Amino acid sequence: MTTIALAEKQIQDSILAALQAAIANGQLPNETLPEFVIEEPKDRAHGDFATNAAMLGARAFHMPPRKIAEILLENLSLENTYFEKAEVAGAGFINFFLAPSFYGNAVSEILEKGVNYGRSTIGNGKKVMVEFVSANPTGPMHMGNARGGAIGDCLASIMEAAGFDVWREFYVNDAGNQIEKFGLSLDIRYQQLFKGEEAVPLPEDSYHGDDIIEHAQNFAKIHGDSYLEKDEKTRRDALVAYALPLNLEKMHKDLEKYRIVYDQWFLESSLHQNGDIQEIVNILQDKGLAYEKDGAIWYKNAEVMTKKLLAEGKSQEDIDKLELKDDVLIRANGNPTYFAADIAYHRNKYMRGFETCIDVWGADHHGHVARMKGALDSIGVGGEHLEVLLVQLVRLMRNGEIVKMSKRSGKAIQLADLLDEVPADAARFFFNMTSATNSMDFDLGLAIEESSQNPVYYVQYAHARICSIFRKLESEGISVRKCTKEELTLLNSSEEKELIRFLASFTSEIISAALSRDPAKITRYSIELATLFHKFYNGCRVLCDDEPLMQARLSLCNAARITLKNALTLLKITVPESM
RNA sequence: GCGCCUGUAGCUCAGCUGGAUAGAGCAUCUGCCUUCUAAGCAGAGGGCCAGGGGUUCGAAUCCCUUCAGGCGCGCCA
Repeated sequence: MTTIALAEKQIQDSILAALQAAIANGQLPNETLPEFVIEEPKDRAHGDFATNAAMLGARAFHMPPRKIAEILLENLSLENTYFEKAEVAGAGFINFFLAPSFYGNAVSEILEKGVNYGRSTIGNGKKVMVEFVSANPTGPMHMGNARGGAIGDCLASIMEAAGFDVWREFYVNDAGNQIEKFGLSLDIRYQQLFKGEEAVPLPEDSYHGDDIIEHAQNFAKIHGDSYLEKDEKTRRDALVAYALPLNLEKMHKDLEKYRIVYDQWFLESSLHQNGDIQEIVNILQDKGLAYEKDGAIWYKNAEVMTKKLLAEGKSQEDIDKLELKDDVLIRANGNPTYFAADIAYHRNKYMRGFETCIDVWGADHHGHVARMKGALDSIGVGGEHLEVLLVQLVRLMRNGEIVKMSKRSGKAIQLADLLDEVPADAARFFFNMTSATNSMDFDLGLAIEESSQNPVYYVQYAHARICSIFRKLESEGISVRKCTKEELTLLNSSEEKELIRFLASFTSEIISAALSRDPAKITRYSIELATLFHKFYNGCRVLCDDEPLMQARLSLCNAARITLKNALTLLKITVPESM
């Protein structure tokens, strides 16, 4: 248990003990107290921790909150705790004040745990898959992929730190409709090279990006016009066989530059080949949840969802408003839909032993979530194993104007372009500053021009500053030594205490970020930690004549350095020792 | 029309399992380097927490409703 978790437990236990004592001596009626919270007051004058226990007891005990608080306080014992004082304040808060021993222990804990500080076992080794980016291999990755990538990758790291057994996966849509469209687009561009654009027009709904033209040109360099005579299918297959691996290779490289490495790139085509998709159709048909119409095989989404929503307590009237529709599994032309493949894929994940599958999707896919979960329920996998983290869209701004993001326009800013202009550190940090639920503007001009003002530098600077102190020390021949508990109690200025208090909350912050699936919490944590260190740095001189105090402060610096490094490492952001 | 997300300082965003005077960064102004990195710190100004109801001892936070913006409602993915 971390120092801070122990402190909170001490409050919890002492309040409950006080309650029992008060009931025993007749000061309070024998009623149960609702679950109360222990929180950190904004104003330090209100203590280091506060609880609203007395206020929540008002109703149960039929007494004014302040009176209850006073009775609890009377019966409260702080012996053998990290607290030296408690008092009643405001409407009935009970405020707790930390004793010096807390600060010393918190620093010692960090120094002892080192690179492992912040890690916990709350996840209990549960197998979790985070599937993210999974961009179509038919073209370059865009800004949405960049954001999803940063969020998914950091979430994975954070969950690992919280004790989950995490697997990173990229789902490659290397089969189905979009690949056919890819082949068609390449084919048209290829033919245009020899016949002219007017002779062979590119259909509206095909891929219009420059990358398609480039592929066609490079293919033509190798094969000339020899494929013009071949039949359409042979030509398209050859073009796809040429271009797809190149696209995938580029994705690998771009993502690696972005510091994302997957445990597995899962090919959609494997689900087509091994019969998994057909099995999904069979299962649904066996359960009477699939039927044939207009030559296609349909899934009874409306029926499944209606049942589910009725069970959740929705009214038939509200459900009618949703205008639920059934979905095609196998098209009239015999090709499975993305939906069918996706059901098969998620069943596959579950069968590989992943109890929790977190999918990072663009918010434009949100309409897919409910029916996906419903379908998983239908085939007995259980939709509750799937969690979808919807990442709201990124609006790319250049010179105050919105840049349309379209993979097919040929004008979209690609992940690769972004990384040419913005360092990976800044991009990863920036995308993880805003929670996924919020849409965000990425001002390209600002990110490039003022990259030195990016908050990531502020955090890195704090780390470099600490390292500088240790370098200075070394040059003066002073060696760092371990401090005694008594020496660490010298860290008693407000700057020191605030810094330690915040350092101590790192583990619980990681847990909170992991459980709420919100990596942005760690980014913000690192910024605040940097702020508190800078304040300490300005308020407390480390190198001084008071040897024990200097050593205690060095211990604190080291604890801050460790925590900053661990936080930035979780985000896969470089941790410079000098700047 | 229906669904999801969002609306907090001039701008970008925290805070949202209800708690004490609503926070930070950027921008604007004022101070602080003969001592550990000024890529820093201290201070000032700036807010009907989109509007209106409700629940509560207490609401930015929960419920209802209106308004505004984004996204989605395909034999696309």
